[in-house]
Amino acid sequence: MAIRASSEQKLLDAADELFFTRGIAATPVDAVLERAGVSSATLYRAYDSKEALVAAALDRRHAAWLGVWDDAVAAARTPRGRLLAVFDALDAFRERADGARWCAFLGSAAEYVAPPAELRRAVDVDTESLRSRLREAAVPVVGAGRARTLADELLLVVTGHLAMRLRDPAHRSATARAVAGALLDAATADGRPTP
Amino acid sequence: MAIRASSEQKLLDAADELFFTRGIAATPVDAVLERAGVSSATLYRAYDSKEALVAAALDRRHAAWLGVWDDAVAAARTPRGRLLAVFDALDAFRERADGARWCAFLGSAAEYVAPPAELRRAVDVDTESLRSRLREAAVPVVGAGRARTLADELLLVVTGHLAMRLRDPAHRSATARAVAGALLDAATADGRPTP
DNA sequence: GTCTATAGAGAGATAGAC
DNA sequence: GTCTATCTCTCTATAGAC
Repeated sequence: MAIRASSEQKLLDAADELFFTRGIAATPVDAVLERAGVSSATLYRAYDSKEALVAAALDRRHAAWLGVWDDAVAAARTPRGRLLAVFDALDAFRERADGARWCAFLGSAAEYVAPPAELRRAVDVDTESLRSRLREAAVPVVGAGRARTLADELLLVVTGHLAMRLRDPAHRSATARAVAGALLDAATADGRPTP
Repeated sequence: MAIRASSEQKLLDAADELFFTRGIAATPVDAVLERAGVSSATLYRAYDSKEALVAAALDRRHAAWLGVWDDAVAAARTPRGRLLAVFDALDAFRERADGARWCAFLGSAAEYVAPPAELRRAVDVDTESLRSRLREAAVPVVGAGRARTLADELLLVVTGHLAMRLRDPAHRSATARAVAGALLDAATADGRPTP
C-alpha cells in the first residue's frame, strides 16, 4: 500500500523500460540507475548482477503477459476463438506503454550465447507456458491427438510474428492470424473451418 | 589467386565466425583482430567502424546464402518443390561451418535499436530478397493473384523457424515445413496438394 | 599497408560513511 | 537501506613509426 514505490519496484520499472526497448548490452547499468533514481549500491544490494535484474524483470513481465493472455481467452466465445486469442493478447500486450521492441524473452535469449542460469530459465518458462497453453487450448478444437503438433506449429507462428518486427517495425498480426487460421482449417482434417 | 588471404579476407572470415555466433556486442573488436591475426590499425584502415565491418560480413554472407538457396531450387523438380526449397536451403546453410547461432541478419537487427545505415540496409536487403524470391516462386504454384500474400506468410514461417532456435537450439525444420505445406494446400483453394 | 602503443571514454561492481 | 566515491577492467578508435 506504499504510495512511494520501493527501490526494488523502481529498479524493475526502469529495467523493464530500458532493457527491452533499447537492448540489454546497449543499456548500461548507469542508465537504469538514473531512471530509477537509486544508486549503484542499492541495485547490487538487491540483485547479484545485471543479469539477475534482467531475469527479475522478465519474470514480472511474464506474469503480466499471462494476465493479458487470460483476459483475451476469457473474451473469446468459441474453442477456436480461445485458441486464436493468443494473437489478440499479442496485439494488446504490444499496445502497453512498456511494450518491448519485439519480444523481451527472445531478445534476451538473442543477446547471450551462454545465458546465466536464471536468465535461461526465464526464457524457457516463457516458451513452455506458450507451448502448454496452446496445446491445452487446441484440444477442444482438433482433439488431443493433434493438439501437440498444432501447438508446436502455432508456437512457431507466434515466434515468427514477434521476430517479423525486427524486419519491419510496423509489422501487424494479420499475416500471423491468416497462417494460424490455415493451420486450424487443415488440422480439422477436411478444410472446413471450426467455429 | 592469392595463396595467402588478404587482411580484408581474414577480417571478414573472423568477423563472420565471431559476430554471428557469439553476438556483436559480446564480441570485442580485439577478439576479431586476434582471430584474423591483424592489428587494430589495419581494421580501421579498411572499415570506418565496427559496424561497417559487421555490414560487410553480412553482405558477403547474404551472397553465400543466395547461392545455397539457388542450388536448392535447382535441385527441386516441381513448382511446389522449388517454392519449398527455401527450407532445404535453410537446413543446408545451417550445416555450414560458419553457421550462425540463429540468423545473422535478424540477430544484427536485434542488437541495435537504431542501427547504422549500412547495417539496416544489409538487413533490409535480406528481407526483401526473401520476400521477392518467395513471391516469384509462388506464382507458378498459386497464381499471381495469391503469390504476394503467400510470400508474406512464408516469410513469417521462415523467420519463425529461425527465431525458434533461440527457444530451442536443436529446433528442426519439420515444423516449419508442415506449416508451409498447410499454407500451400490452403492457397490452392480446395485443399488439394499441388505437385 | 601493417605494426606498436596508447588515448579516451565507459563498463560492472564494491568499500565505507551515514 | 541508501548514498558518495572509486576501483578495475574493457572497449573502440587513433597517432606515429616502419
